[in-house]
Amino acid sequence: MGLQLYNSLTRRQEEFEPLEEGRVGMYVCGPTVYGHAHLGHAKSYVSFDILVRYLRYLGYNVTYVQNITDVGHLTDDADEGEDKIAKEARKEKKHPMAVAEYYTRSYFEDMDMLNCVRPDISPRASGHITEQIELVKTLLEKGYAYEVNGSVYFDVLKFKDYGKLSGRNIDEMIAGTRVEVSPEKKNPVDFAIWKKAEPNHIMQWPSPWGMGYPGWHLECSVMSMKYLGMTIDIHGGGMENKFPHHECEIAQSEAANDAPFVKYWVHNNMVTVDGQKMGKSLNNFITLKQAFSGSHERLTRQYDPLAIRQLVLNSHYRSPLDFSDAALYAAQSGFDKITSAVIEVRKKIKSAPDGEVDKEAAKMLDVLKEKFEKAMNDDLNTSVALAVMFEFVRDTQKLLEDSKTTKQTLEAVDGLFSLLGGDVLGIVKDEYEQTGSVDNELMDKLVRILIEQRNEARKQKDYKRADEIRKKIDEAGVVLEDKPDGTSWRTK
RNA sequence: GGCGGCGUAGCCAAGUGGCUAAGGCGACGGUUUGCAAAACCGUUAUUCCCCGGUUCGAAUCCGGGCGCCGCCUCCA
Repeated sequence: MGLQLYNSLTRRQEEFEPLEEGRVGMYVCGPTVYGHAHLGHAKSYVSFDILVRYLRYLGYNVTYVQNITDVGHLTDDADEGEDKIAKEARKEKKHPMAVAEYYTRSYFEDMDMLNCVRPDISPRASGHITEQIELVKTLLEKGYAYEVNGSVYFDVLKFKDYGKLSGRNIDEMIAGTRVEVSPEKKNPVDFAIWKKAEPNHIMQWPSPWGMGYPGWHLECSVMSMKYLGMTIDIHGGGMENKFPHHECEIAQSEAANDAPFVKYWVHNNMVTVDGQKMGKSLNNFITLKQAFSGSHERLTRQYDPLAIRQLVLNSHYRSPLDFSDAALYAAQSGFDKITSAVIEVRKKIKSAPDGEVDKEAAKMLDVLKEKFEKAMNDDLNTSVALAVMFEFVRDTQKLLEDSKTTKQTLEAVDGLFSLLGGDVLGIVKDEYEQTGSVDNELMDKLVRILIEQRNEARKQKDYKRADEIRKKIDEAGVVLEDKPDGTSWRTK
């Protein structure tokens, strides 16, 4: 049994079968770059990162496209609001493209910290204006759109499948309309695909309908089509975007192409902070940079970016995740537990005796791998996959305690940690400071001098002095651990 | 008001018809230690929000209630 994925379109878990054998085209709605990335982004993009990593683990050749929205995303009512980036630019007194560039870099920095693999293609909406204009033209030609006073709207009533993703009914939506409706629209549910720009609007481009800018939903249709084709395997995004964003994408794309837009829709759930929706007004809005540094009043300490990643993996991507200091703390402890086991294995490889890979250990690794894959195949059940990792850690500790464990066995253990914990889950690193990078040799030498002094004191039963040395080293951020085979150290 | 999701131990969280209800954190007890730390072992839900029903059997299915959350308007 291969990977089973929950498809929001069919509301069922389905066997994943790509359109073309061995190849997967995946598009994920990227950020609108008008502010620093926050905990919500972490959950979303770590979740899709896991999907990409696991598909690659299974041997698929994945093309991962994630856009950067740098124009067209309006601040409020579907079509009357201001462009988010333009608004931020005015506030910061910068050019909108400077704002977009700044936060794009910030976004990539944060995602790198979370160990998310970079998308293969990160297209910018503003770099695809011509393609967007072409799509608007096509929709006008095919009668799915109409122009009014320099703006172009999609005529929702013409697209009979509208509502199939979000389970909405057009008539009910029209009846339930409560926001002020633009008088330009034929119908309240119609949405803008091209907006006329006022003369003072900085972000605007010439089009057959005059100066203007694209509607938000358009970019994803255009860029996914351009880089992945008319029909793609997977489209990912946050649940809150099912409607209207993804519904509109489907309408535009399928109306223009007469082909299905997406085979599998994958939606991840939302984040709350201390049980409440995260919002700037609630004082619980935490950016990733704040979480990494611990500089937020809701946080008692700083957290390792990978501990945040681990917290995301601790629950299912389709379940809501509540970030709290307690939850982060627990994730950090669990992350440390896995990390230190991996470090111990890598350290011990250097001194372990040569020999064959132990048969029982090899079998244990096979069983763990099988359990892990079974969990991941079940709609990416990372919670269970993590439980397998903890089982793996426990088994590993037993091997570490046994002095007969061979170098080759430990290498096999390390190999599986790197594969499952590293390649797939992204919580095990390739390198750790403690395992002997060049920079660290000096540090190691210095700490060893202190350890010698302390052990000298211990030998003479001068425990007061020994504890004093240990305390001072601890204050400097280094923890000493006395073990049967000597004293080792690690950074806090 | 409409649509959707959720309610499992002190906390986080799997499990969705049947062996002893995963795992993590925390707490407590033990082994180890000069003391610690780390590691290991053990304990920590007779019960899955409540009330009914279906069934030989339900945390899991159905009905009702209560509570929380999301979307419906920008959001990952």
